[in-house]
Amino acid sequence: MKDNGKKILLIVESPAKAKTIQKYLGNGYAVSASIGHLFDLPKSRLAIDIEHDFEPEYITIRGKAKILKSLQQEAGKADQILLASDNDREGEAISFHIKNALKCKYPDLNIRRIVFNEITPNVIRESIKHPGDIDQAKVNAQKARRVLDRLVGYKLSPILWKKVKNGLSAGRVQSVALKLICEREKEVENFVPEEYWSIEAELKKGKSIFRASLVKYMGEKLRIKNSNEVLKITDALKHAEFRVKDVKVSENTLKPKPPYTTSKLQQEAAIRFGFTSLKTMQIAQALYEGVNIGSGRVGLITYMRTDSIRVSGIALHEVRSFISKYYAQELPYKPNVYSVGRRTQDAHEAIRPTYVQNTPESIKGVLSKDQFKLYSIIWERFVSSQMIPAKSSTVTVDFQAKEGLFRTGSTKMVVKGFQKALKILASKERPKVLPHLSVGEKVECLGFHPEQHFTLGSPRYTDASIIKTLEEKGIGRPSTYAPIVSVLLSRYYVVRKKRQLVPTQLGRIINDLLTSQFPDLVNENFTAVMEKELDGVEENKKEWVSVIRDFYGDFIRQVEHVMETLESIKGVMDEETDYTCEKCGRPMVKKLGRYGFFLACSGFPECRNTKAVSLADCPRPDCSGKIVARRKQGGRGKEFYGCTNYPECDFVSHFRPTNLKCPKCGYFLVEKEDKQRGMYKSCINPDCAYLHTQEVMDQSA
DNA sequence: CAGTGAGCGAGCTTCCGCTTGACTT
Repeated sequence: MKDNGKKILLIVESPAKAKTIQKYLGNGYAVSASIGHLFDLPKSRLAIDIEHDFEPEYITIRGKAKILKSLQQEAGKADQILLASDNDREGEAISFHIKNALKCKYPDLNIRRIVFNEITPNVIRESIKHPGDIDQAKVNAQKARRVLDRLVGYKLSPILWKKVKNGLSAGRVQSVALKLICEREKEVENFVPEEYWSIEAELKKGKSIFRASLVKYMGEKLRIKNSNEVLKITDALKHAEFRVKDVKVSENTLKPKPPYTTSKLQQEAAIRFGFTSLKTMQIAQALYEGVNIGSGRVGLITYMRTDSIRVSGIALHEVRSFISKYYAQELPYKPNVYSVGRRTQDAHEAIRPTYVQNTPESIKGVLSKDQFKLYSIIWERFVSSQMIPAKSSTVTVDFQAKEGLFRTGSTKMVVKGFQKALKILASKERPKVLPHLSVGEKVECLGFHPEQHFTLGSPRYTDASIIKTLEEKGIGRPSTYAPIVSVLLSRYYVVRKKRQLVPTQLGRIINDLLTSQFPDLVNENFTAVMEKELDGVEENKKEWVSVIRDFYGDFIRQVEHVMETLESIKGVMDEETDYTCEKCGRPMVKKLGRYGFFLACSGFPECRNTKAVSLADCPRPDCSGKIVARRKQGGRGKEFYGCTNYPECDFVSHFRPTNLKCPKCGYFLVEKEDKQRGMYKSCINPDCAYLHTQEVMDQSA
C-alpha cells in the first residue's frame, strides 16, 4: 500500500466486516476490528463504587490487550480515526471506550464517530462524509444497563451460594428464562387430558372416495366424550342418506414473510432441522465469515446477529432484478415493505444472502450438508419476501345425513406466487381430491371412522420457543439468545429431554427462592421497565445514576434481609441412597458437583470418600462391577460408560444405560437415536437383538 | 463408518452483552 496522501483508520467490531469494508474503500483507508468490547468490569469482584455514584471500574478484557495495542499503533500512523462500531447502545459504548484508550496514548488524535446500518459502498462512503461525535447519552444508557446487570447478578448469586449451593447464579435474564420454564412445567403437571372423539364418514361418488367430518349433531356443535356416545351417533346415522347441503368456494391471499432475524432463524432451523440455537449460530457464523466458492472466500450471508428485517437498497434492487429474470410473473409492481418493530435496535440488516445470484443449488457443492440447509432457508425466505402473494381457493362442502351435519373441504393453490421460490420451506401438504359436488346431490356412505383424541396442554419450551418468548418480552439480545439456554443447562437448572427444556429439582428450588423473595425483579416486566428508563437516559431526560439509585435502595435492603433471615437449605439437594461407605460404614448421599452427580460419604468432612454414580450392573458374566459415566482426562469430551473394575474389566459403551432391564436376556438397555427410528432403546448384549421403539415405550409408560 | 479410553468433585463461585479464536495460567 502506498503511503502518499492522507490515511484514515476505520474501526469496526467484526473482522469479517472489516475485510469487506477494506475491499470497498481500498488504499488510503485502513480498516481494523475491535472484535467486540475491549473494556469491561473485572469478573473477580463487583467493581462498582456504590458510595461514589455507582462509578464502575473498567479494565481491559483478558486477551484483548493485544488488539488494543495494535489499534493504538495503527492510530498513531493515521491522520484521522473513524469509530464505526455498530449503531446501537453497545456499539456506542465500544466506540467511547476505544476513543478514551486512543486519546490516552495520543492526545492529539483526530477521532470521530460514524454510523451506518448496512455494509454497501455507497452507504459507507456517505457516512464517512458526515462524521459526528460520540453520543454520550447513549453511552450513559449502556453504562446504566451494564451496572444494573452487574448489581443484580453479583448481589443475587451470593444469596444462592449461601442458602443453596456454591457456584450457582442468578440474573435479570437467566432467572426470568428459568421462571418461564418452571411455570410451564407446573402447567404441564397440572394438566388433565380430556378424552374426545371425532367421527369421519367415508363417502363415495362415482369412482372417487373421500372423507367428511361430523361437525354438528341435532343442530349443535358437538363434543363427543366417549365411545358410548360414538356408538349412539353411528347407530342413529347407520342408514342415513347423505345429501350435499351446501357448497362454498372462498379465496385466500397468502403473503410472503419478511427475511429472517436471529430469533426467527433459530426458530425455523429448530422446527425444520432440529438444530439447537447454538448449532444454528455456529453454522451461520461460518456462512458469514465465508466459504471458498472457487473464486475465493466469499461471505455468503449478512451478519447473523440482528433484530431487524430491514434490507439495503442495493440488495432490494438486486433481488428484484433476480426475480424479474427467473420469476418474471412473480415480481410485484413495487417492492414489498415490512414494518420494523418498535423496539428494534436496527444496527444491522436482516439476515439475507449477500449475493442473491448464489442460489442454494449453485453452491451446494462447496457447502456442508448443514450449511446447505441453513443457507437454503435464508435464501428462500429472502427471495420469496420480494415476490407477489400466493392465492388459494378453498371448497367447503356440507352434507346432511339425518341429524348429522358433515363437512369436507379442499384447498388448492391457484396462484403460486412467492411459493415458487420455496423448496425446503415449501409446505408438504397435498390437497385432498374431491369430486365435483352440487347442492342436493346424493352420495354413498361406506362407513364411519371414529377416532379417539385427548386434549393437549401447553407444550414444554424448546430452545426455539423460549427464545421466541423472551424476544417478545424484550428480554435478551440476538447475541445472547443461544447462550441463555446454555447457561441454564450448565447450571443444572434445566435438562433437555427430546429437545424439550425440563426444570430439574435444583432449578425449581432456585426459582421458588427467587420468585418468592424478588418477585418484582425476577419478572417478565422488569426488563421492559428498565428499557424505558434507559430510553430516558438516551434522550437526555434522565441521569443514568438516578436510574441505578432509584433501583438500588429497595433492592439492596431486600438482598440483605434475605441474606440474614432466610433459612439455609444447603444440602437439601443431597439425595439419600442405599449405598454405604466402604471406608467408614456410614450411608452415602448423591450430590451435584461441578461435573455432574456423584456419590459422597455423609460423614464428610471426617470421611472424604467419593465415587461415581452407578448406572447399571456390568453385563460381563464374570464381572461384578458397575457401569459409571466417565470422561476423558480433564473432564472434556463426550461422556462414555465403563466398568468400575477397569482395568481388570475393559467393558465400555458409548450409549447411556437406562434403568430398564432387557425382557429377553436381563442385561440393561441403552438409549440410542437415529434418523429412521428416532429415540429408542436397545439391549447392550450384542447377541441379543432386542429393540424397543418409541411406540412400545409409550405403551409401557 | 468404526472407534473413541478411564478425573474430579464438597471454599473463592456470579451478571449481560459485544466479538472470535486458543496455548497454559
